[in-house]
Amino acid sequence: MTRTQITTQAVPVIASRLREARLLAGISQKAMGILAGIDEFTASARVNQYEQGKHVPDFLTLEKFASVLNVPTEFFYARDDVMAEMLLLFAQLTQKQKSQLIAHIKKLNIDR
Amino acid sequence: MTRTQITTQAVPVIASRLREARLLAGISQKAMGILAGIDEFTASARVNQYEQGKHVPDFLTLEKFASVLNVPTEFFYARDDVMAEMLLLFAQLTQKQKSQLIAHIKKLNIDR
DNA sequence: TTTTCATGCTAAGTATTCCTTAGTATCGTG
DNA sequence: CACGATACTAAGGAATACTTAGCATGAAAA
Repeated sequence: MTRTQITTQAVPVIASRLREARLLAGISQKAMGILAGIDEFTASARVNQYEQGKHVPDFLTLEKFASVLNVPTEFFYARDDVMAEMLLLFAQLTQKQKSQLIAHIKKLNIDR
Repeated sequence: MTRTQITTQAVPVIASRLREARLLAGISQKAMGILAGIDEFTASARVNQYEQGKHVPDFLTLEKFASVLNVPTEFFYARDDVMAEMLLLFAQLTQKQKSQLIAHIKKLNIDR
């Protein structure tokens, strides 16, 4: 069986996804922190520590970042690039499209 | 010391998703912990604290649980049920199916 | 050029949270 | 009744994050 190789990375997944999404949004580390509700005097240091992989933001904080950056929270935990891309795309769909897509995937699974 | 009471869910997302996936797999809290590499004498207490929402497992630990329970790690962070279902289904697809599905979603986004 | 400011970044100590230990309670079964 | 398995919890020591107080660089204003 083929198993996804779990390797220890120089920069942790959460750190790099966070940076990736922030750069896409085109705002500074400090600005992102403040928009997420972090105190303005600590926002810069904290966000930088997150992006450097020095510390790990808790779930609630990541949910706020997700809201600010307009990405699904799950994106920050996606080690696999294909999964990450799917998450970004799926989040943009309407509720109806999401339901239809799920029905579509179920058919794929059955037919295998 | 007084602390601001944050509107808190009865049971946090990670906690309930973890239990949901474990029950689906049909194993005990202790067994899941041990299979994920936690010391056998602490596995029961730790996993229980996770499922009660008393403590939060770090990302690496959740990746191990995901591997044991055969669900994508992102599932544990999915607050939305539709997203959660999609994650479970998507994880079961072949690489080729995943690519095709992504191409399909991209068309949906364009046509909107 | 010089000053100023935004940005990214870091060390260190305090604050906060988790992990381990040592249990309790309950249920089903031999 | 034991006995084991399971779920669960309090408390303290261990580990990690958050805050403070900065430094370095580059760009833009003066």
